[in-house]
Amino acid sequence: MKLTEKKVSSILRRQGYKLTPQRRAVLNAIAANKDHLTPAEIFDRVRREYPGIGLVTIYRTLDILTDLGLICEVHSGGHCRSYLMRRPQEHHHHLVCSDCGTVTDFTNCDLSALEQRLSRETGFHVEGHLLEFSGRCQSCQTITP
Amino acid sequence: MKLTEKKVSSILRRQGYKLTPQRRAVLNAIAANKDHLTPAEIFDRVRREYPGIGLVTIYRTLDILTDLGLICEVHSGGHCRSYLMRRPQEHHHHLVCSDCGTVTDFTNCDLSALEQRLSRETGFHVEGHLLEFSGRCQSCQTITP
DNA sequence: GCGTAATTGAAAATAATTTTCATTTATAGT
DNA sequence: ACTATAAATGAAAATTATTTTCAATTACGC
Ligand SMILES: [Mn+2]
Ligand SMILES: [Mn+2]
Ligand SMILES: [Zn+2]
Ligand SMILES: [Zn+2]
Repeated sequence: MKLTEKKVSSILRRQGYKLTPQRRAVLNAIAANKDHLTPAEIFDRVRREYPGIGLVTIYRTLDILTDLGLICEVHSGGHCRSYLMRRPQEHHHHLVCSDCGTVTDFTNCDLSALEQRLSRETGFHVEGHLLEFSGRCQSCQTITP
Repeated sequence: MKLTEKKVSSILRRQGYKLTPQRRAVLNAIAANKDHLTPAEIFDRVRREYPGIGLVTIYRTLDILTDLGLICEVHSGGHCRSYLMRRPQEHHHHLVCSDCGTVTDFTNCDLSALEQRLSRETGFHVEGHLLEFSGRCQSCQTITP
């Protein structure tokens, strides 16, 4: 079940948020990219079709979308606050291209065996995990192998 | 092979860096903690025994220690710039306690089967990964189960 | 259309990080 | 021990990132 900009809009409304043109523009900017964008990058892009938008609105919108779990965060490559549209609704992780920034999702991380081993060995009660792969996407490999 | 503050000092020297009291103090502060510390937290701690140190020296020292791979970075829990002494020299990952911040290391992440599956399925050429587990450490479980 | 609570953006405030530069210092060579 | 010197330091300013405040505007249920 892909999460389009349209669906996100209706979710926003359902959650009691107003659907403003600013929010729609932020969603558009994020949805239009297959790579992750920082708040500043989102600001620059949204600005083009919506000059006059405030950076503060970008931050506020990102907070809401994050709270609702509608966008994903990427950490790889030193970027610690960069976002993209959440595509699979299930639990999933990301492959981040270090050349072009493209993010590919995957499900079935299947870390439970590892988690069990760690619980046994360390006494830790594992509750969650952060997993990202970095490398080069297929098309970037084609360009310069 | 544990990496003590003393060993790190000699590594620094070997790499051509001077061993200043400021750097030793930063190393001490990081080595004395089993949990991860932000630059500001390190600043506060170092200050106690070394008042007059500049925050800028903390940042510079952290950059050097990171470049040399002598400290580890922790991402879990929204913290994106917090550090701790690198303990295992081999490739390893972290279990981060969400209660007390204690970091437990583990080796043998054994993600190669998963990486192969992803290469096959997505065409991605995986080069590295970011993996962290979050949860509660043994002693925090004892306190409030 | 109206009323109203939510949203917006300018501006200021705060926090985080980097740059600049004159002064100090660690240390290699004597 | 004494120097020479390149590296390191810290104050201050500059830059960048983020949050707060608040008066004006706006989406949307009625
Ligand atoms: Mn995602
Ligand atoms: Mn580590
Ligand atoms: Zn790519
Ligand atoms: Zn704990």
